[in-house]
Parts: sequence; C-alpha cells; structure tokens
Amino acid sequence: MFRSMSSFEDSYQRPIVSVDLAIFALTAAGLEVLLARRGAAPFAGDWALPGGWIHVDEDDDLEAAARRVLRNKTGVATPYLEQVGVYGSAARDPRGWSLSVTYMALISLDAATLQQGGNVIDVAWSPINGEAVTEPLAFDHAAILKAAIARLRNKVEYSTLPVHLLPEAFTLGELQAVYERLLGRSLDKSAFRKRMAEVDFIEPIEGEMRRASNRPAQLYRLKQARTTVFFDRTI
Amino acid sequence: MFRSMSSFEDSYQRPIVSVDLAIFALTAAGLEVLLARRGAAPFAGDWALPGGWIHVDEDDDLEAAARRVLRNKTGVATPYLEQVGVYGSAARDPRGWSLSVTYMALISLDAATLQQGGNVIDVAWSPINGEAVTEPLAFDHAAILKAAIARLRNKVEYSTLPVHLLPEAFTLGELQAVYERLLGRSLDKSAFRKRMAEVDFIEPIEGEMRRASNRPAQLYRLKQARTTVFFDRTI
DNA sequence: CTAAGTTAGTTGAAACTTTACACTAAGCGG
DNA sequence: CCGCTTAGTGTAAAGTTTCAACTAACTTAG
Repeated sequence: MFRSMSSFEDSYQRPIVSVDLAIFALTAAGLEVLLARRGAAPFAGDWALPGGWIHVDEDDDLEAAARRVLRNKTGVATPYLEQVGVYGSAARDPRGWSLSVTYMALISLDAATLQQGGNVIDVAWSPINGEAVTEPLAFDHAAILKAAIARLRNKVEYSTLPVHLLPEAFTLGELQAVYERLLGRSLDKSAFRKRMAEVDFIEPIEGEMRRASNRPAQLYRLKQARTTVFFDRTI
Repeated sequence: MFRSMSSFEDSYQRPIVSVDLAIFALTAAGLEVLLARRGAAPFAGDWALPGGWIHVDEDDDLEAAARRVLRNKTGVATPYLEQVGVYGSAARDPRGWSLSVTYMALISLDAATLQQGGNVIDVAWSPINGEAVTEPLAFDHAAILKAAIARLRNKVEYSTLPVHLLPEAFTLGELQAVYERLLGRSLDKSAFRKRMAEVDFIEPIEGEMRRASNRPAQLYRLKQARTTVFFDRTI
C-alpha cells in the first residue's frame, strides 16, 4: 500500500503555483490598481497583476510570499493584506495546469515607491472604471481583478477597511470622503461619526489638528492591533 | 532573457497541492463534519478532512476537483460548494512546501451515502463542539476546519445558506429550526417569515403540505438558479 | 361530537434606529 | 468684524424591529 502510494507520488505532475496581488491605492483620479507589464512568455508585453512563484526556500508561508512580491514592487512593508481566493484550471496558463493564489493589498499612495525590474518591463497604476481596468490583462487576471474589486467594494459597506488607503494620520472628514468615493454616494456626517465611534478602531492623536482656512479638524490614527473591524449594520 | 527564464522554470521545485473539503451536514446531534482516517503516511491513522491531489488530466478546474472528492466520499453530486481559502507553508506537511485549497460543502444528510476506499481506512461524521471536533486532526486541518466553521456560522446571520442543509422540500418551521440550531438562539417567527419573503429565494410547492397532528404546513423548495442570497440586515 | 393540545401563520402597539437637516463652533481672509 | 468654509452636535420625523397575543387548521382523547 505504501509502495503504490509512493510510486504515484513520484510520478505525480504538480500544478504550477503563483501568488498574484491586486494592490489598490487611492489617487486624485480615484481607485487605482498596480499593474506590471510582462517581459517573458506567455503573454509577453501584456499587463498583468504583479505576482511570482513561491520561493520554497525563502517564503515561510503564502502570506510571506505575497509580502515579498508587494515589497519588491512598491517598497511597502506593512500593508493591509487579505486573501481573495485561488483560481486554478487546466486552461488558464498555456504551460499547463496552474493556480493563482490571489491577495489584495491596500496601501497609501505616499508610502509607495514603484520598483521596476524582475521579469517585468513596466509597473504602473491603472484607474478602475466600474469593475475593470481599460487594459486587457494576461491569463484570467481580468476575472481575478473583478473578484478583488467586488470584495473591496463590498467590505466598504460594513467594515473599517478603507482606513488602510489613507496615510497614518487622517481626519474624520478625509475618512468619510474615502468611503464616499469608493461607494459612489454621499454619507450623512453625524451617522458616519456615530458608526466610527461605536466600533472603537481609531483614536484621536493628542493635541494635533489639521488646519485649512476654516475650523481645524481632529487628526486620528488606527488603534494599535486593529486591522479591520466590522459594523453590525451598513455604514 | 527567455533562456534564463526557462532554466529557472525547469529547475523550479513546485509546491505540493491538495484540495480538501469541510463537508457539513445536520444530524439529530447537531452540526457535523465528515472526517476521513488516513491510511498512509504522513499522519497515518489520524483523522483529516477528506481531500486529494488535483488530477491534472481529469479535473478541469479546482471546483471540479472538489466535486470529485465530494462525490467519491458521499455520492452527492450537486452540493453547495464554496471556497474557504488556501493554506500554504513550508511546515504544514513533512514532505515539503505544500498548500491546501479548502472548500466547504453543505449537504442534506439523507442525500449522502458514505463511501470507504481510496487512501482512507474509515469515513465518519464527527460532531462539532463550539469551533472544533474532539478528534485531533492531521496537518493543520484543525485550523482550516475552524476557519470553515467560522465562515459557515457567520453566513447564517445574513444569508440563505442554511437551506442547503435541508432536503429538497421543507417547511418554513424546519428552515427556522436550522437557523436556530446553528445560531444557538431562538428567532422570532414573524420576523423570520418577513426576511425570507423579502429575498425571493424559496417558493411554495403547489398544493403539497406536510401534516403532523396539527395544522399542516406549506412545503417550500429553493428557487431555480438560486444558491445563496444575502440579507440587507441580520436574520 | 366536542374539547384540549399542537403547530402554522397573522396582526399590531411599543421600543428602538436611522435619516435628514438645521444648528453651533472655530478658523481664515478681506 | 463680516462673510465664507469646514468641523462637529442636536433633534424631530420616518422607518424597523421586537414582543406578544391572536386566529387557523389539524389530531386525538373522551
């Protein structure tokens, strides 16, 4: 029994595994995703989600592999990172049965410095129109990106996730503006305040204020050891 | 450039990939999960989530592989199937860097006939106490099962998912009882009715009624082309 | 044949939440 | 010091949820 197991195991053809990332940031233009232009076949010259293979002697686990890819492309070391899903089939890669473990990352634009290099000939932010980007994407990355966008948009309704798109210090007005841009509708100021207060996840920064030509606003930051908190109800 | 790519690709050690399932059903005892006892190393003799490798020349995609495992173990062909996540690390399997693509399946007990065989020396339902089973599980399957249970319990609050634990025809009272067992609290009858009505996902079966020694109840079934519908609010 | 028991399904008033919008506060620039 | 802008608070009306009682339809015991 062990013998037949082992011989099956030896001759067994393992699928190709990659870790791919949908890295989101907010720019003046709106929500954008980071794309990398492929330097090698298959799909050489096409845009794709940045990704790579698992380095079996370097990455401890899947999340470590995702962090490595993110750090290589953006220089960001402490993002919000969440697994979106796995996409695997015989057809998605001409080289054979393959699967893509997909993460989404949320970063603040001013924390990122884009890095070229690797198997990639260009790296750039691409604006999201509805549920896609304008460029055609390699592999099944258009479908994967669509799922990541849906996950992000959905979580905006009932979680504190959008805070990760802002820099470390922000005002409540800025946070509300992020929600409104992602949701595409305006929110009530007092209701927004109340929601944020009831799920204790941000704290005022002592003394500091942000001043424009008007009343200055309290600055807040994410509380220690909080990443995402869910609301009972919708925002 | 292509040349160096190819030689890296050739020498590249791919991780081990398995597809594992948390198959849930409701018994008289409560929520139970299907476990398989391993016949081969590693963890020979231990209980584990049923699973297997991807058959690269048989499975079109990941979901097909999950369906194959489910069919082999339970005989069920049309379950509710949902991807829970991927768990991958260098340490979880002594044979090397491995990853487990995990699905959860919801089935009605009377649709299933357990099948022995394969690499497995026993298959059995195990009751869930809180967020685990009493048996110690192979690999990191205890952590994976915990995530699947959490996903299931969470979705009970705001989706129609529990309907998949019932047979094809059921009464509203039976459906409410499933929710109550999974949530561990009782629900209001009229509120429950109202919720089910507002997300149009079940339909009364014409004429048929279920009679006990009391007023007979309307039988319902899942509407065609509906799998899960989400509520605006909590159940 | 009727009364008691049981589960199905409906109704409505009280308690609570949300929404919309107006109000006060604090700064800047003329 | 007045007008403008954005921050932050208060409140009344509208909408939802909860609780509990009511009616309905059947079986069984007497």
